[in-house]
Amino acid sequence: MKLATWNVNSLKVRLPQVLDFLTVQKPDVLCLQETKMEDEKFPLMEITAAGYRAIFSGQRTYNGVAILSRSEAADVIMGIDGYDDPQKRVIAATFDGVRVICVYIPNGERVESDKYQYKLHWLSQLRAGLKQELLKYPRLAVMGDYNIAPEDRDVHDPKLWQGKVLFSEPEQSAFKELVALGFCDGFRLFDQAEKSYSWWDYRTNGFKRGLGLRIDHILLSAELAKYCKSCAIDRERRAHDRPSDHAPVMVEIET
DNA sequence: ATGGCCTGCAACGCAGGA
Repeated sequence: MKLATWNVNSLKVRLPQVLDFLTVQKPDVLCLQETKMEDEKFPLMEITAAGYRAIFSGQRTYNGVAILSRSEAADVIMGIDGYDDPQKRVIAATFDGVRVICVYIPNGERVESDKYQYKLHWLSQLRAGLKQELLKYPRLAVMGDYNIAPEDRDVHDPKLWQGKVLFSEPEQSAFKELVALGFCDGFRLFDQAEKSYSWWDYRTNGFKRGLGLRIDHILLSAELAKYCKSCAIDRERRAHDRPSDHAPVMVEIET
């Protein structure tokens, strides 16, 4: 079973690339973030024609998440249970006995910003929600745009990024607390190339210069990690014409 | 270099992303 996640930065703009990704990588499940469209505008026809089903929770202009899948979604939940957040950032469902939670964690803007406080609060709510999900679904993958680079090796220049949003200590602690619920970072189950990143800034020509961060993650419960055969970042996607600023991340699970 | 670019919305510039 192949699971993938991709922050597409507008599904409207990236739809052709998403369809190409489905054709080339043939994931069983693809989590999308930043679809930036209301549910009425979701391109269900095109995705159905590609042989996939879809569940989605979107809004105008900002945020928005979706899960595309080969098989039917069961027990679909939008948002974090018990947390009334108007921003559409979470969608979860079960596919062939594997629980998948697609997350778009807030960016935080700057550590001085109100949005940073919202991010930290949001992370504590997510932690509470995941604790319950893990009890209910031992075979659990939490995947998406975390907007957190967990370690020095996940950032091209840790000194430059020290204390900055995406790389600050409180964010990294929150990430560790999520992992401590009983997950592992799928990417680090395997030997990986140095300077492996999942996001590169449009503005600095970051991709060509190798200036990136690894902020998109797949957390696997112990029951899934046991059967995980690979984890990779599809960095070539970032080299396409009119790319998303994020590259997809994928895992293969033996079922 | 406290910005550089991309997207959506709307309106001829802004907010937000990361």
